[in-house]
Amino acid sequence: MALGEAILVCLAEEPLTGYDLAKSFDTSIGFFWRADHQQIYRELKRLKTNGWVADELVVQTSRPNKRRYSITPDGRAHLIAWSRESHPPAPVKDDLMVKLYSLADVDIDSVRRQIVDRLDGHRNRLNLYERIERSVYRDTPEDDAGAVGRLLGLRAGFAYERAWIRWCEDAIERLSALPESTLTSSHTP
Amino acid sequence: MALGEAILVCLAEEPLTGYDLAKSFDTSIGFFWRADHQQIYRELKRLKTNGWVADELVVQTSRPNKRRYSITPDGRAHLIAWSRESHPPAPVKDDLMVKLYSLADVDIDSVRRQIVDRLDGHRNRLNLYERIERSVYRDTPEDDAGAVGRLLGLRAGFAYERAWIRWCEDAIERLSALPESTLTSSHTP
DNA sequence: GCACATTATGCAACAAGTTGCATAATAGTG
DNA sequence: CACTATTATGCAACTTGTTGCATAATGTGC
Repeated sequence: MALGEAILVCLAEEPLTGYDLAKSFDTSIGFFWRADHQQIYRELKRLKTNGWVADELVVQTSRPNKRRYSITPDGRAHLIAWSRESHPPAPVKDDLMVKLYSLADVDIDSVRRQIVDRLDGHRNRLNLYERIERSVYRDTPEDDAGAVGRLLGLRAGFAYERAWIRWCEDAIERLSALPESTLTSSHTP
Repeated sequence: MALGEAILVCLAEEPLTGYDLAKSFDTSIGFFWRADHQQIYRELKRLKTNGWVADELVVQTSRPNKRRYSITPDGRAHLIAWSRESHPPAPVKDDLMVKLYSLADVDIDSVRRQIVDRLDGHRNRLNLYERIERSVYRDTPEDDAGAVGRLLGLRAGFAYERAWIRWCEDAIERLSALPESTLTSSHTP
């Protein structure tokens, strides 16, 4: 149930609506935990029944009314307790690796192209992170916990993307060196 | 539904029972796709209704009977078709990163300890991969698709673990440099 | 004026993953 | 002889995540 905690983390900074949260989960905290709006609205209700968030209706005339959620003292206490629990990293699940695992039974050329696409995605990601670093974390004070934490998150992103970029480059080369697969030549348009 | 394909990939090599598959998903292919036995038995039934696997009952006297599954021609065709589809990498979900994201509202010392634990895990993983490389992939021929694919999978593991190890080391240092959090000193036993 | 994007919330159905339990035989350990 | 591990399969209940749809008002571009 870490979606709940990811939401609490956002609300610990400032009260937000489900809509606002959905946008956050598309960018900032979304780099570490993805969720769409249905999940978020559903989870907010759970958090409310647990007493970890409170909500207030904000009446609007020109727009649909909103429901703004804020974290409660119980919510903050829960967040701290949760931060003390150890959570093993989520098990890896990667289609592309499964395809590589059975490269002998599969369309190699297509897999190679997919790696090229992935390389592109990783490069874009890295680029984005670099832009964020320049604009937001230029001079992070070394004793501000909040800032250090976010900088470390960003650096994890760097490390992750760079590792994948290097791997993709190597993989593309090695797959290109492979003899034409009969599979590919007979079935591809 | 990539669990199905991961199963087919295993069956493409040799017929296996659900029990055998569960063991594979704990080691070899489990490095890229995790699943427990309940998921596997459930999925095997789906694969059968799709006509992608066939099963036969193996009667045993000293042990419970087993049901051995093998891939059908339709199954192989499906596997190839699936390998041509592009599958975006699964979105990242990492509790630890969420904790870092809100380091100001959380037990810093405990998070630091969790990173130490994670570092340990990554080192063990790397170690395991290195042993596998030495024992299995000493002289991988460059033109054997199956072998190259698996070697690339292993190298992805290397890249991934090494990147995390470096990151953990840096993170531990930076968190240690942070001033003692009041939170930690007042709540930790 | 019409199509489309934005703001804002939500239901319903389904697919996938998790947890706990049940069964049943044998082999090995103390 | 009791306890535990291994082989082998499975149900049921639950939580999470995904997909498609619905509503409803306003602002923007052509």
